[in-house]
Amino acid sequence: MELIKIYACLCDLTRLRLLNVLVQGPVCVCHFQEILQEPQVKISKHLAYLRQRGLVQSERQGNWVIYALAPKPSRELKANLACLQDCARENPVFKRDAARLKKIEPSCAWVRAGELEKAPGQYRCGC
Amino acid sequence: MELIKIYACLCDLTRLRLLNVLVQGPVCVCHFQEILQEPQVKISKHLAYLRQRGLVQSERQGNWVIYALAPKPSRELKANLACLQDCARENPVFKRDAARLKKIEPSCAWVRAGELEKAPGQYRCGC
DNA sequence: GATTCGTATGCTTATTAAGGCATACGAATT
DNA sequence: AATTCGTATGCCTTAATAAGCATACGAATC
Repeated sequence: MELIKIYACLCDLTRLRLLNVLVQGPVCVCHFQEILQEPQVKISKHLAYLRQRGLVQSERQGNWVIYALAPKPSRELKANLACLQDCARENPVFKRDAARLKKIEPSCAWVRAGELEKAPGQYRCGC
Repeated sequence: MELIKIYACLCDLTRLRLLNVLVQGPVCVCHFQEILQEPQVKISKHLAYLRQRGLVQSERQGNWVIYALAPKPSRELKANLACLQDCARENPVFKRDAARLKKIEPSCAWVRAGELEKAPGQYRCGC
């Protein structure tokens, strides 16, 4: 059932943090490393978990892979993501992530806009 | 974290059904058997799972054990139970459970009111 | 006191998942 | 062509979980 799948995705802290960031917009893997302060393998695997279950999709831009929430989310998913945002609002962990996201927001916006493709080699990740 | 615990409780269909019934009011184990049409062990174990994590509490009345949602739920739990109810509304499985609950509602109300203690032996479960 | 009733728990098996290490991969750079 | 960069995946170990069977439990009945 759709609901079970959703809750299974939500019952891990790393995935919760990933989703809570993605709600703000697409983000590439290396930025996730900076935001969550977690090793690449961990992040990559949890993103794969979410992708396999259709909550998330990925798109390659050169060396970077950009993840975004899947378009056309089900009613259940929409409701639960909204609920998560509401719950996460006052939580220290999520607030810290949000702060780090804000700090690197310029690069993220740049990546999202596809500037990476237009200006290859001009941007170093630094993770 | 509170949220993770909640989602862990929600990512199993049996527990989802139990909770979705409990939102309507306290119910005893044997009635759960009738409503969910699942074996006693399964139900009992999942209720124990929920109890150990504080989502649910139990009270004995003679041979019967009556389960209820824990009082004073956290903000997160309240939000998620509301979300679940919303999502479950149109789902066949939950609708079927709700129908069965309604059918045996009189006995449930009777048990809840503590009539069992006042009139021991007057009621047979029949599961 | 023995039995019945409704419920809980110990045991086993199978499945799933998390984390980390090493390594493979595709794309870009040199 | 070789290297570097960012990312993905295979393998391993460990832990958590679900399900069912058998059985234990407390309370009530006979």
